[in-house]
Formats: sequence, structure tokens, C-alpha cells
Amino acid sequence: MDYRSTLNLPQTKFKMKANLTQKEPEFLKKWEKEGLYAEVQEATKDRPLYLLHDGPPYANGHLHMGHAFNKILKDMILKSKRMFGYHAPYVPGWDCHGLPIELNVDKELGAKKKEIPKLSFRGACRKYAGKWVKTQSAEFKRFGVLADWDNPYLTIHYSYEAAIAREFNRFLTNGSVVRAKKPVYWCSSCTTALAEAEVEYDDHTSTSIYVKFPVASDLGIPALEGKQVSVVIWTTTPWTLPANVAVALHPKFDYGAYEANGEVYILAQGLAESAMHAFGFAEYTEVCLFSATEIEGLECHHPFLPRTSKIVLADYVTLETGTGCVHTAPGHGREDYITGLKYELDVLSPVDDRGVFTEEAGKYMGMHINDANPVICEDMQASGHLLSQNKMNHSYPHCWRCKKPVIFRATKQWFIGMDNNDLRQKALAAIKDVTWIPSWGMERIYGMVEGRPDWCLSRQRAWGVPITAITCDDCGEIMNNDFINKRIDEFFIKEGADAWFAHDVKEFMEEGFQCLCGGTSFTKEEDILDVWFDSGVSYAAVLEERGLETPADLYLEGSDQHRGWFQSALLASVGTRGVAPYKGVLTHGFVVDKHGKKMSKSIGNVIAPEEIIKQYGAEILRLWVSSEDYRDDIKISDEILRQLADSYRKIRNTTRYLLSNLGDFNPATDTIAFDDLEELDRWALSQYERLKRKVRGGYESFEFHQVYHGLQNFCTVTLSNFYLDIIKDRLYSELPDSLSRRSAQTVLYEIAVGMLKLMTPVNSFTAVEAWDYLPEDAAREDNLFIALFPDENDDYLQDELHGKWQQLQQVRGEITKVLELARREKIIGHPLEAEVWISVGVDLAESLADQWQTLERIANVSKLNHVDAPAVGATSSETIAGLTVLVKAATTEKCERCWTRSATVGSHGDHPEICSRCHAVVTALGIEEA
RNA sequence: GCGCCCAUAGCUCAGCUGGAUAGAGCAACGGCCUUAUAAGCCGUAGGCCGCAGGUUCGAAUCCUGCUGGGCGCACCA
Repeated sequence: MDYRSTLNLPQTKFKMKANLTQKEPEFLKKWEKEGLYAEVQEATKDRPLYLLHDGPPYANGHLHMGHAFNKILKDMILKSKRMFGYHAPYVPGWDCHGLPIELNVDKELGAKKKEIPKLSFRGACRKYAGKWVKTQSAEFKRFGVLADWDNPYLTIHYSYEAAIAREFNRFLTNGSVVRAKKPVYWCSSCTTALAEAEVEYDDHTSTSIYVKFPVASDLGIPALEGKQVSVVIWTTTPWTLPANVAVALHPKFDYGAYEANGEVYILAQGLAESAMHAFGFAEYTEVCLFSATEIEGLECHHPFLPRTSKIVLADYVTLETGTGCVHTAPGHGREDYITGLKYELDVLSPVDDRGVFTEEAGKYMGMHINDANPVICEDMQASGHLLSQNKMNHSYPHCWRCKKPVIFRATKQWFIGMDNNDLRQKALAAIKDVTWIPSWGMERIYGMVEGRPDWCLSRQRAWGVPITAITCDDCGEIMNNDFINKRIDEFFIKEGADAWFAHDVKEFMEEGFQCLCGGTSFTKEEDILDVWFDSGVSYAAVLEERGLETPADLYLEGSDQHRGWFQSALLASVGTRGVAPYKGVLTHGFVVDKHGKKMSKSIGNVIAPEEIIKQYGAEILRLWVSSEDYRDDIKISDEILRQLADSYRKIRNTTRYLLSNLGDFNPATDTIAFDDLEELDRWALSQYERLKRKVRGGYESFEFHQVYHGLQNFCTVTLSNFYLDIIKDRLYSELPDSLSRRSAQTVLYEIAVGMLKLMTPVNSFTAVEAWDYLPEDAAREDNLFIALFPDENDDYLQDELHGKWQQLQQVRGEITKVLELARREKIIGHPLEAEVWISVGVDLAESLADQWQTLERIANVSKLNHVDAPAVGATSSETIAGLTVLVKAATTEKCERCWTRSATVGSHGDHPEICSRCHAVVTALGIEEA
């Protein structure tokens, strides 16, 4: 007869094929409908708080791998914290102001852009940002991120805009805000000042010229008396010459006077030859040498303007190119500016915000600087001041948005002074009180804050929160008081930051207000705030406003944020609250391709999260996030994804097998007490206990790759290859309610429940899906996101058992090797076809004395005989001294039910095809004879 | 150019404060099974520990330099 139906074969409705791409959206829909996030928050509200504060992505464009990695990492941390017993709310946020949005709206508006009023334009920007928030929100949700998606924070919410203004006004009130004319990067195409972070370097072809600055005063060098002497400068920006006020020489270099063609040129000695060559002078004589210090302070004639330029000293002058005499325009260069401060030079910047010369530039007024370059050169050529002109390709700063070359231009800007109110020192002290993960994050940000310039807050653009400062038209003082601050706050809460532009300045001030100078006419500042200020104050706008805790437990972003959000938040919070806004900061690396190269469209190595989800599902994306050690760069490639998909299948299938053997198990009534479990089952629990600790430890230290590898190894090595393979016989063949079968099921159930919990933060979809296929158990939690991780259980550790079984597994390994040899020689196929003779050395003999039957079972052979001396033809082990193994085909009959070869097959008349064990089972089941 | 970081099998990771033949899993290759079956089991192979020096009885581990890569900064008059 067919005994198959008398076996307890595995059975479950949990599908082997995950079909993630289809099933995940169904789960998401269900969770959204049920209000899962709210349910979890409600259920955990009395637990201690763990606050991870979300850094806002910029609301523009689709999400990339970096976004996906970051958000999933946060999700895994929050889910694991909840399972550690915390209440962990998660308010996602978006950064919605700023130039990129403004530029895209510009583009959409096209020609109309110039006609529409500011407020309409801002409205369009708001709409644009809202559209991307919606898109990105949907994309984040699809990753399986559990968050308060219905109540995110947006930097364009009225309440948020009000908070920004409030925080700015705090700085204004405490005297940290300074106005200064400073050269800043300026994009004349975008007509805005750029933060340094908004400037990128790229190759650019410039006109490089050598220009004579005729010496105006007596050099005091006899050899040069009565001669036509010029200092020669080299520059790649002819258009900045109208702003020239000095020529800088290096205090330590030797300079020489070189005579050619009847004139004398002053150059650094080290560059004389190349320079004279560039001028086309084949022959020249060195009249004399002198140190730059000898001519410091002397005056030269400007090459084409009726004024003089001073000879100054600066140690940034190099001998790499040029003449060693550097054209200095404090209004057009940072170093020039510093030199200018030292020598009290004028900061000239005769260029307007579109890059057009102003009347200060004399005859060049009205000309764009780009058009002026050749004209200036021609003029100097004509006047004989131009010695040489060339094209030069070099790295030059470009605008990060429009990719056009930027200029340095002195304009009025608003700053938070790093050294006002001791901000720098306070920030440095606060850094030391924060836990940085990895620890080198501290040095990184410390160095950055230590050396950073003042924070330029102002942008001459439309889409942002205004700098809420009011100045007196008569004396220029800033009017700041409680009344104004309060009024601004009220307006912003009601109407958003638009109120600043919609209402007259008087409406923000007390009626009849007069400046101390007596002035009664006031002007609102038109500049807007740097967006880093917007996001920087999120601790106030989000955490404080929503009654959450500050400082937050954790900020978590890519390592670029050491000089982005981590820093702006730190400075804002230290400047107004005196403390860092976070207790801990975790950073991760950047997503790179399989060669470790960053992703870029031009290389074509970009992988979008959307593609991965379409092809594999979010679970694979999440598994990827968990599998990589993010402290380094995070690699992704098709190969990695394929591997993860395989790995996922293994975990899923192992889970499925556990479930399939629990179909008839009732935890309430069938559970076997720990002490009554079979030894192998207790051993399995000890392995599970070790896994549990490894996984819990991995979550605790945010080392999710430990979780991934732990689960992966456990499923493969401990369960699939060993434990599950061995207990099959018991599970399938014994009576359903037998002690040995229930013993195995007790352990399978505990492991199944535990494993699903342990994988929940990573593979949320799969864990939740499988959870429903467990046997009924009233004691089990319904909702995995509220459930706690399984506790550590010292009873399960079973150290002696652990050691003993390590040895047994080793011996088993030796047996399986010989089985493989026999298989190769076609002596056996399935291990149950084998009969084994084993002999061991004295030391092993003792520890294995009563383990022969165990070995027979775990080697899954039909018969294992222990012999004192090596059997004839036995194979000696290479790794265990004295161990020999002989494998032969078993000569007894195969039991048709359990496939074991046994001498008892045939001894039962009513069931001649099965062994005694199976006969007893079949009889107990009441099955009539075959 | 400067600061911080990274480099171990084809892939993802272990390898603790220096200690013996550098470990797992996956993938690869070969075989078995058909009672987890678009599964499962067994076996085999695979490493100049980025390169070069140095310290040491002993280096994947410590030091120096170099190469490649990442993030950030600066400069390019």
C-alpha cells in the first residue's frame, strides 16, 4: 500500500513564492486603512520615549538610492527600538524652500516668469514643493517605512515658517546677526549669492593676460632711476581690473627688475624667464634683485583708471604661474578681501547683480563682464599696458544649479557671526557631549566648525522665509523688539511667510513707532534665509512644537551632513538654546556602484530604488540596507541584488518549512516542558539563543549586517542543513501526538515565533505575512510592530550541550565526507541506503561512548556500527586523528514508509513492507492491513 | 593641496587589545534525492588580507609612504 498518507508531511498555505511586487502593495493598503502607525503609537504610548528626528529630504525629484538607504535604515532602527520596548514616534519631514525649486518653477513659467508678482511666484513654488512631497511620500511608503505620513513636517507649513522667523529673531535679538559687505560667490545668471556648498568646480577657458602697472613713486633703487618701470601682474579675470586697488607680492620671494625693449619690468625672479618668454622678449637683462619688503607700500598707476594701486605683501602668492605679483581686488576675492582689511583698502565691486558694470566702472558701465573682457584687453593693448594675452583652461567655480561660472562680488549680506556670543566655542564644547557613530564623526565635525567662516544667511531670491529685519531709513539701524517679533509670529502663523511681503512694514510695528534717531520711515529686508537655516531649526519647529523631546536621541544622515544639517542644527540650537539638538548622531556612507564609484548619470551606473522594487520588491531593498556595513561606502550592483534575492528565498523557505510542520501543533496544549525536550531539541534552542543574542546585539549597536548574517547563517547552517534535516524522521514518521514529535514542534514553534520577531524590523512584509500562518495561540501578540523581541534566556544557553554537539557535528562531517565518496562510487545514493562502521581513538571513544545512536540519527544513515578496530577498507579522517569510517550499502530492506533500511521490515504480516517502528505507528493510527 | 574615512575569496561579512594552517554564508563547480520539490541534502575548489617598506621572536592587525575609492574643505590671482 501507499503509506504516504500515513505520514505527517509538511503542510502550509504560506506560499513558497513570495510574489513580493504584488503582495507588498496589498499589505501597505491594509496598513494604511487600519491606521497601523496610529495604532502602534497608541499601544506604545506609555513606554519610554526614543526619538529619532528625521532630516528633511529636499522636495524635488524622485527618490534615489541614498534616500532609500537612509529612510529604510531609520525605519529599521525605529522598529527595532519599539521591539526593545520604546515608544518611538516618527515624524517625516521635507525641505521645501530654496533655489532648486525656484529654478524649476522659473523653467515651468518660462517667459511669464518676469511678469508675475512675487506672491504668485511664491505660490507656484509652494505648489511645486507640495507636488514633490506627495510623490516622494508615496515612494517612501512603498519602501515599507512606518511613519506619521499623514502629519509630516514641511518647512513651508505656516507654523514651521513662523518658527523659522522666531528662531531668526532670537539670533537678531541676542546680537549674533551681523550685516557686512563681503565678497561672496555670486551667480550673475541666477542673480544670487551662493553658499560655498552651492559652488562646484569645473573646467573653464579664461583669457589670461599680463598687465603693466607703471610704478608711480620713487622705488629708491638707484639702478632704476629715470627708467620706465612697471610691476607686471597676471590675471585670468580681466574684468576685475576696474576693482583693482593693489598688487600683492610675497614677502619672502626675490623680485627682480628686468630690462627689455627699453622698459623695466618687475617680476618674481623665479618666474622672470617664463614671463619674459610669454611677452616675446628673446633678450633681456636683469638690472637688479630686491626683496618685496623693500617696495611694500609704494604706489603704481592703475593701467586704465585715474588712480593708484598699492604694493602689498601676502603669503598666498605662489611661483606656480604668472609673475609673482598678484592683481588684488578686495571686492572680488576672498584672499584679496583679507589683504584689503589688513591694508585698509577700498572694497570696490563695480558690478551689479546681473554681472553688468555700474557707473563706478567708468567707461565700461552698462557692459556685461563677459562682454567687457575683450574690450578691456583691447583698450590696454591700445594703451600699451597689455604685455601678453592667451587662452587658459583651468578649474573655475561654477554655480551648482545653472552650471555657469560664478564670480566673487562684494555685496551686503546677513551673517551669523561664528564668534559673536562665543558661538564657535560653545558649539565645539557641545560637539563633545554628543555620541557620534562612528566615533570619528566627532573629529570630522569638530574640525569643520573650528575652521568655518561666518554663516552667510542671506539669499537674494524669492522662494524662502524672509530675513525678518526692519531697518530705519534714516540711520540704518535694525528695529527689533518684542512687539515686532510677536507681530511677525502672529502674521506668519496665520498667513505664512508670505505675510512679510503682503503687508506694509507699518503693520509689523507699533503705531507711531519712532526710531531712536527720530526716524519714522522703515524698510523690510527683502533677502530670504539660507535653507540650511530652515532645516536647522527643525528641533524647534517640530520637536518643541509637537511636544516631543529635545534634544532628540538621534539624528541619522549621510556623512555629507557633517557640514550640512548636523552643523546648521547644531549652530542654530547652540546659538539659541546653548545645547546641541541631538544626543547622538549616526552617519552612513554613500551608495556607490560595484567598483566603488559614485553613481552619476554621465557614467550611467545609476540604479533607482524604483527599479529594484519593480523587479524584486521592497523586501530585497530592505535586506540590502541591512546587509551592508554602512560605515563604509555602500555598494550596490545587480550581482549583489541577485545574491540578496537568493538569500531572501532561503530565509523565506526555512520559515515556510517551520510553519508547515506546525499545522497540527497547539501551543497551549502540545508544548513540552524544557526539561522534557529531546537533547537535540534543547541543543537547537541553545543555537537559537545564540542567534537571538547576536541579532539583539546587532540591533542595539545599529550593526544590521550582523542581523542579516546571523539570520542567514542560522537558517542555512543550523536549521536547513542540520536540525531540520535530522528531525524530519520524527516529524513525519512518529505518531502526531508523540512526545518526540511534540518535542521537536515545541522548539520549531518557539524558533518560528522568535525568528519572525527578529526579522520584523528588516523584512517587515514577510514577517507579518508569515505571522498569520502560525498555529493559533491566544498568548501570542497580534501585532508584530507592537510585540517585543524575544527576551534572552540563560536556561537556553546550555554551554555543555553546545560543546558536546560541536564535537558530534565534527564527527558527522567526517561521516558525510565518506558517504559522499561512496555515493561517487555508486555504492549508495540517499544516505539512508548506507550502513556505516566507525572506529575512533581512545580520547574520542570516551566522549562518544553513549552517542553512537545519536550519530546514527544525525548522520541520517540506516545503521551505524561502532567497532573497536578500523574496518577493512575504512577511510581515515584527515582532521580527526584515529577516526575511520566505512560505508557500505545496507543489506536490509527499505521501509516503504520511512525509508530506513531495517531488519524488521517484513516481520509484520499485516504490513510486510514497513519497519517495526512504523508498524507500531500505523497500528496505533488504526490502519488496517495492506 | 588639506582634513576625516575605507581597502580581507566572484559577492556580502567575521577575524577582540599583534599569536599557530585567515573563517562563515552566498555564488561557482561536481554529485545525490524526489517525503520542504520553480525545493532539499552532500562534497569540491576558491585568499600576495590593495602595493611597498618598517617595528617585532611573530603583522590582516601597529607605524610610514604609495595606489585606488568615498565624504568634506581649500585654491586656482
